[in-house]
Amino acid sequence: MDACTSKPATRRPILPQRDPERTRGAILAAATAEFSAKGLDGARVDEIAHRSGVNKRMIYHYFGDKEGLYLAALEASYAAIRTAELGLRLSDLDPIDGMRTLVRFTWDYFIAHPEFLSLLGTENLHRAANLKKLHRIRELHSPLIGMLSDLVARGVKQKVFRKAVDPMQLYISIAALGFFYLSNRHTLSTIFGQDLNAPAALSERGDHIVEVVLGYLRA
Amino acid sequence: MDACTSKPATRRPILPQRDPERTRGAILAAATAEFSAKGLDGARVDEIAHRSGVNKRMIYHYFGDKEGLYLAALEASYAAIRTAELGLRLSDLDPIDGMRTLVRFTWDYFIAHPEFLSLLGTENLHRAANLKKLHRIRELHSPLIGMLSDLVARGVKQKVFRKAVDPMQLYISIAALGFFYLSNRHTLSTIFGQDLNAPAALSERGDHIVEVVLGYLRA
Amino acid sequence: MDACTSKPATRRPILPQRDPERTRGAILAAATAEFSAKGLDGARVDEIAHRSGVNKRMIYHYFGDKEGLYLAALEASYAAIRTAELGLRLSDLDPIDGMRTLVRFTWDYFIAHPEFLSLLGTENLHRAANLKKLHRIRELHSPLIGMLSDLVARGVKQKVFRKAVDPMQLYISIAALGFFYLSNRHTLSTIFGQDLNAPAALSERGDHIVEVVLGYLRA
Amino acid sequence: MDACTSKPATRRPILPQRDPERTRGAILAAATAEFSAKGLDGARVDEIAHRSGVNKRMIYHYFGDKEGLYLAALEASYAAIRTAELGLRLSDLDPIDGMRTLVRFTWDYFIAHPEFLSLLGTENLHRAANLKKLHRIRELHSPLIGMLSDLVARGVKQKVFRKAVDPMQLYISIAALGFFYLSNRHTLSTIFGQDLNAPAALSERGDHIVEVVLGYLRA
DNA sequence: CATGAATGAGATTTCATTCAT
DNA sequence: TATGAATGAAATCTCATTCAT
Repeated sequence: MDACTSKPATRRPILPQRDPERTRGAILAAATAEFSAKGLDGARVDEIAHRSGVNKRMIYHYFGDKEGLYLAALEASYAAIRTAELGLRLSDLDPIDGMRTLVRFTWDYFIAHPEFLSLLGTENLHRAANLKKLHRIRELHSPLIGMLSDLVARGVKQKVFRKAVDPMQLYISIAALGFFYLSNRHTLSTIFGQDLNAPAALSERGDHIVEVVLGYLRA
Repeated sequence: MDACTSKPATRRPILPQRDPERTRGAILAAATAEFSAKGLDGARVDEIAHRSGVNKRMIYHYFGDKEGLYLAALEASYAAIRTAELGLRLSDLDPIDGMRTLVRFTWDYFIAHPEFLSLLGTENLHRAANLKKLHRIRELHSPLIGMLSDLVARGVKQKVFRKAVDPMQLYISIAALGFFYLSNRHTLSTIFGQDLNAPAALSERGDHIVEVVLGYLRA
Repeated sequence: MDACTSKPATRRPILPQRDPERTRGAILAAATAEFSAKGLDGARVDEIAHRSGVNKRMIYHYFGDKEGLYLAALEASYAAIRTAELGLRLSDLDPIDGMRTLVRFTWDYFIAHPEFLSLLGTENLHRAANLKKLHRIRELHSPLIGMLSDLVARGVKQKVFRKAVDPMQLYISIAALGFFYLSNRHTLSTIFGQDLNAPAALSERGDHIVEVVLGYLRA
Repeated sequence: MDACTSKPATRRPILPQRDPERTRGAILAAATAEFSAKGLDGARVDEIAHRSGVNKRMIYHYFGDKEGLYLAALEASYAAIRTAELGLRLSDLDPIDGMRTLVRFTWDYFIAHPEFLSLLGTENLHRAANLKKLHRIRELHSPLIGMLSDLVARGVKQKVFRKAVDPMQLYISIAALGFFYLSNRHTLSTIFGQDLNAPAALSERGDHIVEVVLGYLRA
């Protein structure tokens, strides 16, 4: 009786929580944190729901299943770094400064985005099984390769860089010098008895990486 | 009587069914493979029991629990590389040859022991939580650091190496250049559309790493 | 529309399948029976799930683990007897009748609630380890102590009770005379070759207990 | 070869450990402690083997299985108290002193043998299922019943005790007043916020029990 | 779109008991 | 008699996913 006569009065608030974009984003952020912290198998769907403040059912609504959610987080992380990389403007710089900028950028990005390193580690543990499912896989190709090619070519022409440098190998090496240090900082710190994560240690490592790359490249 | 007439050489059964050493070893080998393939959370105790051909109960008898087994596998992997490293004899070589040998050794070891890379990745995902529990943690410190110090010092003295090279940073870089390539070969191969795991690709990468290190170090 | 035309009285299903209160209660009832029958270690979570007709998973959802469930059952049993005790009205009765009523109440409650005796036995086997974890432990204190104090004081004043009676000792003795007989009825019956659980035997024991208490107390 | 030529030299020590009586006794003692501390279901065969310093296989050799071992421990505990009870000499004492002696004896025995209380508790949890299997069950009948009958009869004759006292009920009550206090001392201490196990508390309880029994019995 | 109770399959771990030596 | 490694059954607990509302 009362339920029928007083419709508006008993309504819930004007549904502020119905915001699909916001819900999806909250889930993705929580999932990125959880997968990054615990890996694909260690991550808990319940925990992601809890962290995001979203009902568990919504996860399945938006992402299908746990794997789909993981894949979305992985893709978003790749998209983010590619987008950031596209912001690099190296053509105005001389080869050495350009290279230094590129190396620094990569290092700084890795420091700022530990979740990207972790998700990559997880994905490689699974032999890139999930990554291969991505449709727009070509878009994952880094624009840095092209930038590196250009820088190297200019450097060789100006005789400041050595010849016969493979841009892909160089790209991998630049990533490697930062990635390994950061992704393995916990075991390395334990073994060396030093905190490799301290600001001073990170700064020192950044300088070292630049020196290695430029030292190797010098003509 | 019979104990004396039978030949001593044939006394012991060829496959003793009660051989703790053998059982423990079989479990550890299977565990290393399983943890390496699937990580700590993804690994299945049942699968390890099945692979090793021993009763699941024995795993708990010898290693306490899943984590204890993982830790034993991790420790054994560390012990193996440290033992291999100790076999390196670089003092007879000139600094450049010595450095080349050390870099090659590291690269070859990583290729031959993908399980070590994977276990390290898993351990870092867990922020070295398990590694810190190891008692003899100091023994995990690589003898390569000392060898590198010596090589660098000799190279500087002979004016073939640059000055002010931090052996620890160099050690990390040498490891990084190989480790990252190998541990990330699946995602990298997917993105580049090339098989970075092919023998030719591995060979090429090995040469590149040597060049980067020696190129950086040259005076 | 349809919501308004259908009769409100019949809206709610007679047996709602999603009823947390009901589920929790069913688990607790089954757990009390199982723990009471077999002790903490002998009880089986599977059996509790089966008896209560709920999914095993729900037990962990509502009570955390087996121990948490046991603790909840123990606490509920204590709460039940304390609630029942609070219903006793002895102030209108003369000391002797009041004492008789109190003793009878205790005996009758023990007969009606064998699960309480059994849970206490189990808890004592574990040296009250679980009971100590309860937050509201003070609420477990029996109101009977106060009632006994009052009865004894009145009885002494009226010179029908002996002096120097410690209410706590008396409370323990009243409980003991019933508790021991009932909790040990199986071994006692076996040894005496009599069924101490027969109605006549229980009745006789009740009379005996009253006589012991009043006989002891008489001035 | 050497194994055949040098027999005595390679023999094990002159087998001091081959002492069936000793082995059996060690197992029984450890079992009594373990079953008493953890109940039938909570007790661990491994732990008993460890505590007794005897190989696990021996337990099965001597006692058949876990239940057989438990039963042997239970029987031994009963035998011990019956033997102790037989040492009581009350016929020289007047009824009141005899009763006091008997009550004290029971109380003191319970204090000295907590394992007996615990085993009885466990056995009652299992509804005396194991006790019923004992062959010489009649021998478990306490000689105290006869002694009580005699004391009560003498007391009635001397007009110091009340009439119509059932010796079995009295026996149960005497046991109850001590047993319940001791077996439930952990929960009672927790609830009352007092240490009922302290020497002073035990002494006080002993006095109380004597007073209750003699107070009840007085003519 | 949203909730959170409910589920079933499967994970880790435990334990009394037996077997090979 | 004695040893302790080995076993299989069963226990507790977990988790991604679905269902009723």
